[in-house]
Amino acid sequence: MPPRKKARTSETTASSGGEAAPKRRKVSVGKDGSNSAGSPEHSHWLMKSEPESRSENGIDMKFGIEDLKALPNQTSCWDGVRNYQARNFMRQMKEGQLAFFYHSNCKDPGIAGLMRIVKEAYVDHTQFDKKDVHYDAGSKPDNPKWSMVPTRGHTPGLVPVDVQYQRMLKRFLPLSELKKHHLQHRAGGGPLRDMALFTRARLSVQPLTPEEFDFILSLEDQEPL
DNA sequence: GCCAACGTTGGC
DNA sequence: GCCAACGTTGGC
Repeated sequence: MPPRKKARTSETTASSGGEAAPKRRKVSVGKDGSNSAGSPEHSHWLMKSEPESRSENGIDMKFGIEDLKALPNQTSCWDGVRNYQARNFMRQMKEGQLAFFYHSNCKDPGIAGLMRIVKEAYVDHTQFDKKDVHYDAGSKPDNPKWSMVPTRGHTPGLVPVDVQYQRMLKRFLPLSELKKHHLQHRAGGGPLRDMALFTRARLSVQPLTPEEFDFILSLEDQEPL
């Protein structure tokens, strides 16, 4: 079983978040700017994980970029996300898109490297379809039984994305440095003005604009601020 | 280990 | 649907 990212406690994620409600959804714009009709397409991502050992309910939370790199295929399922916004972002991810691997809750927080989305999140719908061979009367959309990973940490019915290690950044980009740029850009304009890492501090899966992504990548060739 | 920020829960 | 209490995140 692949390691968990941000998995927390034995609480099962309830389906109260709205996805399970199939009809009557208002196409409302969330705080994150995304909506159920899928308006703004995000193309780049930042995903947080903890590189240092920490036991939570007997589970070691450690999963840094080196751990991803060491796996077969350098690929892992990014499970354990149980925040609805984060989960919704994961559902928007498209194969081939790039994400920063961010080290959080550790001595040295910051962006360590790059990974790529190699499998998109999906829900297996066949089990709900009476005409399908996989139909299971006991499986309900808000609690699917098959091909799902209804373990702690993510909504039953969602198979989370798979990510593959791409490369380390040429140098580690510490949060402190990113924050300096963010503050500068707040004051004088610049691509990191509204970066979610600072404006939505607790979001563990977040989108980046291409401008944010490119700017951050350009930092690896520069002296630290 | 502290604690601020903020998301979630549940009573009303 | 409001909002206070509670729990979690995550930098420091």
